[in-house]
Amino acid sequence: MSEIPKAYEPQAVEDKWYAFWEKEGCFTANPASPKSTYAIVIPPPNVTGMLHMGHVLNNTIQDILARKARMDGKEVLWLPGTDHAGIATQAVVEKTLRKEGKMRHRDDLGREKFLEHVWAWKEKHGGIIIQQLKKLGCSCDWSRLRFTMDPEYSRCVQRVFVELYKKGLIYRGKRMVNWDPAARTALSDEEVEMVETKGHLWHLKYPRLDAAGQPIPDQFVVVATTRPETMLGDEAVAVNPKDERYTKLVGTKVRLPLQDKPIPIIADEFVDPQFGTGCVKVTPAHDPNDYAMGTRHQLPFTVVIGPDGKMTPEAGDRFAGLDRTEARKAVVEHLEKLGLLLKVEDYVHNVGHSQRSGVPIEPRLSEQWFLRYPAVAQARACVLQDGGTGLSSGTGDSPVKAGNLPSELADKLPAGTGQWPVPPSNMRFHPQRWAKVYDHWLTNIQDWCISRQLWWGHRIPVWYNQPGLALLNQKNVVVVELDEAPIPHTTVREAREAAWEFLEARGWLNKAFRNLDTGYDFLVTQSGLKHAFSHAGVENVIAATVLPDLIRTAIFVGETWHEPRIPEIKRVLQLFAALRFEGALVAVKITVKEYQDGSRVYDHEAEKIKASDGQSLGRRSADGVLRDQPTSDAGVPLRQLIPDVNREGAFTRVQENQPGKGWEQDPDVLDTWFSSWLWPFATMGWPEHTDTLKKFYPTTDLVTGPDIIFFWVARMIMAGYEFMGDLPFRNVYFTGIIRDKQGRKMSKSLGNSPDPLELIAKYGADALRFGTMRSAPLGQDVLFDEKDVELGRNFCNKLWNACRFRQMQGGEVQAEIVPALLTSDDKWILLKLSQAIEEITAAFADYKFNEATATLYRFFWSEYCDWYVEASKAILSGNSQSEPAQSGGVDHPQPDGLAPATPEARKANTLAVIDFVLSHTLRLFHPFLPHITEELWHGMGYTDDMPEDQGGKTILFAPWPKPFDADEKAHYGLDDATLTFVNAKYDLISQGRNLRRAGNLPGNKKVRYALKPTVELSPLDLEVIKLLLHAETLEVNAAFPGGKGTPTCRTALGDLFLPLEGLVDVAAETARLSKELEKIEAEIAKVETKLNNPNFNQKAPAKVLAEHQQRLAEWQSKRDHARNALALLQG
RNA sequence: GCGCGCUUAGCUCAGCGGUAGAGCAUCAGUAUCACACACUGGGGGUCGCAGGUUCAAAUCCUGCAGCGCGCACCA
Repeated sequence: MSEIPKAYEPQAVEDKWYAFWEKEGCFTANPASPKSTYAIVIPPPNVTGMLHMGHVLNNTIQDILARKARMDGKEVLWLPGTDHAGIATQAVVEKTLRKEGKMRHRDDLGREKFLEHVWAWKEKHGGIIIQQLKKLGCSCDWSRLRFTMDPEYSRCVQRVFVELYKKGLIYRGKRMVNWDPAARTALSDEEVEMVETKGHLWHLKYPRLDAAGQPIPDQFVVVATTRPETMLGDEAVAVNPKDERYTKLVGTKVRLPLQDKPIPIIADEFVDPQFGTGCVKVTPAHDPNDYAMGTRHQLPFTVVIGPDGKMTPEAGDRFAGLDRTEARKAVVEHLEKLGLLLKVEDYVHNVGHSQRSGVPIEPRLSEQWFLRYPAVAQARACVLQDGGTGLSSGTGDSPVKAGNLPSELADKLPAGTGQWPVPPSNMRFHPQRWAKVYDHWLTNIQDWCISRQLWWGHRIPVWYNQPGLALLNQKNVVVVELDEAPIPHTTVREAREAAWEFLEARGWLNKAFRNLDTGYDFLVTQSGLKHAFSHAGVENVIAATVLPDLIRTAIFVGETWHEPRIPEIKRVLQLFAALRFEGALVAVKITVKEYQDGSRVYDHEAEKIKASDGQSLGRRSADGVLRDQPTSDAGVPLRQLIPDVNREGAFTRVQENQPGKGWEQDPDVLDTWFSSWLWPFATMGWPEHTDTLKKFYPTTDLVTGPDIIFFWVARMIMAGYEFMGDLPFRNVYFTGIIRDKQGRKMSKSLGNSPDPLELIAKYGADALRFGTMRSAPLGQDVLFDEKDVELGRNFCNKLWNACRFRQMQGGEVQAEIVPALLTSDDKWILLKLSQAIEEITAAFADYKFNEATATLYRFFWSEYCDWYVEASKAILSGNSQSEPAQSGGVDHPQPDGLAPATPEARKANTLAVIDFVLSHTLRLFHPFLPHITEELWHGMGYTDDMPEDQGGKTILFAPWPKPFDADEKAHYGLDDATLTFVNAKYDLISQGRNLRRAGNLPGNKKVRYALKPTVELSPLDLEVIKLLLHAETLEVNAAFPGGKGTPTCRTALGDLFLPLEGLVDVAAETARLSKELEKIEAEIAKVETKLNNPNFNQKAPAKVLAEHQQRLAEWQSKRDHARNALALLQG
C-alpha cells in the first residue's frame, strides 16, 4: 500500500477485489469438501427487477452470514437465482408492448408470439439485478445461478404437479375464486389485500308480489348493499328463519327492479337479523356467501359481471358493456328515478383488492386447479413456538409419531417404515414472534388456487382429449359418503385414526393397506358397504375404500375387484373430491381407458343420487378442504349445477411430458409460488441425488421479509417435507421493511426510494452495507436515511486512515508481542479487543447485526482510535524516554512493570500491538465491509504470514478472531486492575480537558497542568496524560497548593489543576463549580436516601451495598474538593 | 372482533431489576504532523399514562391510551 490517499476511494477498490474473488473462484461451493456445511438460498428476485433498498438489506444480511461462515471454516454455498414472477413480468411486458403499439391485447399476438416478446425482455433485462448484486459485494456462487423457468427447473415443477395430482392433492374444480379483472386471472387468497374503504350502504326497495305475481301496492322488502350493481344478478332475498318479522314472507316473491323478474324470499341461517333490515339480497354468482346460499337453495347463478369487470348482456341492455363502477352509478340512478332507493348511508368496510393490480377483487365462479397443502402437520410441528425446546423435538412425543396409531394398524406397516414421518429437526424463526403468525396461518389454510390465466409461467402439465378413442374396459362406479362417519378432526392423522375406529367398531373393516403415496387406504366389508348404501338405495355393493383424510368413501359396483386397485381407487377419490365440494352427493360413471403403452385415462359422468330420506347427505369436512362448501338437497341434475366439471366429455391426462397427438394442453399457467416453493432443492438438482443436494440440503439460514411468510416460507417448508422428507432450512431470519425517514414505505410513486446503485457510486458499497446494517435492528422496520450511508462512508474512511497511520510509522508487520514491554494502554486495548470479539461473536449467534456494528463502531472509533492510537503516540513519537514529564520529585519506578528496553524495542512492541489489533479488526469487519478490509488486509501485509487457505490469499478465508482465554490473559498480563487504572487515567484526561474548556482556552493552545497524584504514575503514564491533555507541561507535585485562580477537579488518580495565573474569570469559575456542587449533592442525596433505608441495608445483596457505599465515598470526596475550590476562589 | 409489535434526549434507536446510553442533529471551540468523511468540550430525558410486586422498576405484573402490522369479517 504505497502512496496512500488521504481519503478512502471505494470505487476502484471494490471493483478490483470483486473481480479478484470471482476470478479465483472464492465463492464456488465444493460438495466434495470435508468441511462442515453452511448453505443459504437467495430469495430469488424478479428476473426483470431492479435492485432496491429491500434487496440491499436482505442480501447484505445473507452476504454477512455467508462471509462469517467462511471465516468460521465452513464450506459455504450461497445459491443465487431469479424468479420469473408471472403476473408482474407479464404485466410489464404487456404494458411496454401496448406503449410501443405492438398490440392492444395479448390476444392480438397470440400465445407464442407474446411469449417470444417476454423471453426477449428477459434476455435484455434479466441479468441486471445479478450485476447489481455483484456491485453490492454479494458472495454468491454464480456458477450455480438458477432461474425458475430453466428447463431443469421447469421439469421439477411439472414433476411435482404430477406427483401431487397422483396423490389426489391437486384437483380441478369450479368455485368462487378471487378474480382480478385487470389482470384477468384468478388469484390465491394470499394475493388479496383487504383495504379499508369508504363506501356507502344503499338501501333498496324491492316491491312485494302477491300470489298471482302482481305487485302489492306500497309493500316493499328493503335490502341493504354495498354493491348495488350486483342487484342485477339477484336471485333471492334471504331472511333468517327465526326472524319473526319475516317468517310470513318466506316463500313469497318480490320483483327484482330493473331486471323486472320475480325472485323468491328464502329463509337461511346465514342471515343476521340484527344487521340492517335483516333482509339480504342474494347474488349467487357474485358473492361467496350468496354463492353458498344459492347452492343451498338451488338458485340460478346469473352472471352479470364478466371476467373483464364489465357488465354482461345478462345485466340487461341498459347496463351491458358498462364497467362495474359505471354500472354502480347507473343502477343507483335508475333506482332513484323509480323511487326504489330508500336511503344511502356512508359506510366504511373492507374490500378485497388485488395485491398485483390494485383493483378491487371480483368474486367469480370459475374452473381452477387447486392444491390441498401437503405435509401441513410436519410444517406446523417443526417450527419452534418458543425459545426453548419447542413443540416437538423429534425425539420426544411427537404428534406425528406412529405410537399414536392403533397397534393393529402399526403392525401392518411394511418393515422399516414403522413410523409416520417425524420431523428430524426443528426450525427457528428470528424474531420468534413470527412463529405464531405462521402457526395461525397453517391451522386455517384453505386449498390453494394454483392456476392463473396468464401465459408467462409454467404451463399446467395437463392435456385433454376428446372421447371416442378405443375403450378397453369400463366400470360403473357409484360414490357415496359414509354419512355417520365422525369427523371432528383437524389433522389427517386424526382423521385416519377416527376412520379406523369407526370402521373397526362396527366390524366393517376388511383390511387396511399401506398406500405409499397417501398413507393408508381402508377396505370396507360387505356389511359396511350395504349399510352405507342403504341410504342411496343401491345394492350389489362389492368393495370400497376410505381415504380418511378426504373422509369419504368410494364404493364400486358392477364388477368384483379381487385385489384393491390403488390407482383406480385414488382416481375415483380425486373425481369425487372434485365433485363433492359442490355439495352434491353424486353417482359417478367412471370410464377407464387403457392404452397400449399401459397408461390409463379416466373420465366420468356424474349425476345426483336421490337420498332415501330426502335429507342432504352432504357433510362438511372438518379438515379444511370442503369446510365451507354448501350441501344441497337432492333432485337437481348435477350437470345443471356444475356445467362443466372437469371439462365435460373430455379425458384428462396429467403427466410431465406432452402425450401423443390429439392432446391439447391446459391453457393456464401455475402460480409463480408453485415454482418458488421448490427453490431450496430444485436449484440443487432435485430429483437427482446430486452431490450438491446431499452436501447442502437442508440449508442453514433463510433471509427474507415477513410479507412472504405465507406465500413462500410456509410453502417451502411444506414442499421440503413433502419432496425431500426434511425441512428446507434451520433458521429463518425475517428482515424488517425498509421505510423512509418519515416511516413511509418506499415506493416509486412517492419517489422516496433511493437508488442503491447511486448510493454505491457516491459512498461505496461497503458504506451502504454498514449504514444499512447499523440501522436495522432484528425484526424491526428500518427507517432509512442517506445519513446512514454517509456514516458508513465516514466509518470506512476512519478505518482507512487508522491503517494509514500505522503505515506511516513504517517498518514490517510486527508479529511478536513481548509481554514484558506492554504498557497499560496496550493491555487496555487488548482487553477491549477481546471484549469486542466476544460481543460481536455473540451478536452473530443471535442474528443481531446492528448490535455487532454498534460494537465495532464503539470499539474501533471510541476505544481504539480515540484513546489507544492517541496514547500510543507517546511511544511512537519517540520522546517518552528522552523527555520525561516535568516531575515534582516523584521518582518513577515502573508501576506497570515495564521492563527496561530501548526506545526502538518499545516502538516495535507498540507496532506489534497495533498490527495485532488491526489484523483482528479487519477480520471482524470483513463480513460487513468486504472490499475495504480486503484492500487493507493486502495493503498492510497481513496476508504474509498466513497459510494460503486461511487468509494468505484473501481475507475471505482468514479465521474468525477468538477472544483471549485465561492463559493468554495471564501471558500478556491482562487483568481487571489494569482496566480500572487505564479507565481512571482516561477519566482524568477527560476531566482535564473539561477544565481547559471551562477556562475558555482553545484546544490548540498549549497550557500548563499540575497534578497532585494519589497513586504512583510511571513516566509513560504521565507522558500520555500530558500528550492527551495537549499540555505544555505537566507538573507532578504531591504538595501542589492550588490557588485562587486555579480551576481544579478531583479524579481517582489525584487532583488536577489548571494554573492560569490570574487569567481565570472568577465569576464564571464560581458558577461552574457551584453548578457542579449542586449536581454532586443531588447524587449524594440519592445514594444516602437509599443507604439510610434499613430495608435496603437488610435485603440488598452485599455487593450492591458495597457499590453504593463506595459511590457515596467518591461523591463525598468530590464534594469536599469542589467546596474547597469554591472557598479558595472566593477567599 | 382476534392476535402481534411499538411508545426512552429534537430525530432514529439500544438498554429489559441495582448511578439513564449511542449515533445523528444542536451549541461552543480547533486547520495539531492518520482522518475536517476529523478532533475537543457542552447542553438536552420526571424512560406513553395509572395502579401493583420489590429494599430497589425504564426494566417484572395488571389495566388504559396512542401509533403500526397481521388475520378474520354481516349484506
